[in-house]
Amino acid sequence: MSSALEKAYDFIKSAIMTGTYQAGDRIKEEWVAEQIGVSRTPIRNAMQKLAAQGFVVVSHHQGGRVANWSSEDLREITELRALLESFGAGIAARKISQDELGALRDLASGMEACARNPTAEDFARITDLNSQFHMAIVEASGNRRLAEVIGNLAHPLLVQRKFSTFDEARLARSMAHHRELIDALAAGKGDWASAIMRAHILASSNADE
Amino acid sequence: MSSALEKAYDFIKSAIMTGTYQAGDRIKEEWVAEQIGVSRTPIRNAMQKLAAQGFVVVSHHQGGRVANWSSEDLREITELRALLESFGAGIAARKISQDELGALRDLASGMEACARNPTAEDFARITDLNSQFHMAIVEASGNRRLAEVIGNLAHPLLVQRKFSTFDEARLARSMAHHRELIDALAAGKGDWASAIMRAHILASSNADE
DNA sequence: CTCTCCATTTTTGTATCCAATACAGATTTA
DNA sequence: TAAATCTGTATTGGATACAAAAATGGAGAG
Repeated sequence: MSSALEKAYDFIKSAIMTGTYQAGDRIKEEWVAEQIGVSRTPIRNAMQKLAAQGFVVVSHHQGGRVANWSSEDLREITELRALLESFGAGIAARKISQDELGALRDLASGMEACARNPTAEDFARITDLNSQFHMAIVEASGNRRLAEVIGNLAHPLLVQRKFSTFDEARLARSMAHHRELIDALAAGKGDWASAIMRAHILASSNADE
Repeated sequence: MSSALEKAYDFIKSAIMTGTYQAGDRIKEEWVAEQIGVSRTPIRNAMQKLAAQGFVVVSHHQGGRVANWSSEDLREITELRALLESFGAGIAARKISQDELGALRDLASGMEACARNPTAEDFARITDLNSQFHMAIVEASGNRRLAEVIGNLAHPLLVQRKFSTFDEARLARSMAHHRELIDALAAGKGDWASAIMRAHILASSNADE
């Protein structure tokens, strides 16, 4: 039983993530309302939620637009993710369970399978698995608020769908980072996990300079 | 020209911050609507915004309640603030202007004046100046998103109004930290600023163990 | 052909209305 | 008397209606 607000929230967020809505696009309430078969009211509530999280900006009498991140914004976000996720990885190394490690290994395998001869669909799947991978590590840290803050930070890789611009070498390096992260976590080495996570995030954002 | 939504948002947030609403209190839409003279609609939008930022929790058909932070939550938040604010202070040391330093000195002086023989009002004023002081440093880092993330993290000192529980020695130490922070920033020493900021935040949260 | 201004159309912001749900107090039953 | 259920009321969630602001498009002037 999901409320109209939840439906609206999920719909808009996923439309932004998948690129149905491009950065800067205006989000017309009526259109969204028709798509999911509810009135404008829950759409507007969802929009406020998304605005508070930075995914859309709403200005008075101009409604909501998909946030249009400048390269400066993306740099800031990347830096914050590097800070927060490496912090989380460091804690996770001391706490992670065998089950959680197993889940990470499965996710890594899944990404590797997609990365062999990637089609457009494979890239989408990698993007999805990758964000699951990152969130799993943060959650293993046990700091729920950290997970929340990171979850609410727009993910440049998601927003820009950058994986598809990765060449073979970059993709391979990214996959190697995942495995190294798992090893560091399994070994309980917080410093190592923290460092490789930081490198992983900074490396993946290196394309647009 | 502030919209009804903005009025509602500010009203509720400040009611939480100042303690008009205690943690766990139910926030009745109708009541807020009457207070500021608008209908329930903008109240509900504001509530979603506040929910996304973690200040209130809304559950289906039970409306909004002021978030009830557990001591675990407050520990998590403190840890995050220590991480984020020390990061910000480190960057700020390399960028801060003379004007911004002057503003910090004024805020420090203001707090010191209040701290001499503090009444209840003085404590409230210290709380206010203190959060201005912290935000000024974050803003001096130039990372707008960092400022946003920190601004949306509930401030345990604000929520619990902890300053009033500080004894003279703790208050004096806190004031000394502020001066040391200013010196570190003025000297352009990022590491120093970062370290003293971290100590400052962790010291101020040490009461409730 | 382009620019500007005004009328029209869209779209948003807020209020109000109705339906769905939760909570509390009363009533019944064991 | 205590527990369970029922019923009434309060409150939220969502839909609709209407007003106000902004976008749009076209006519006319340069």
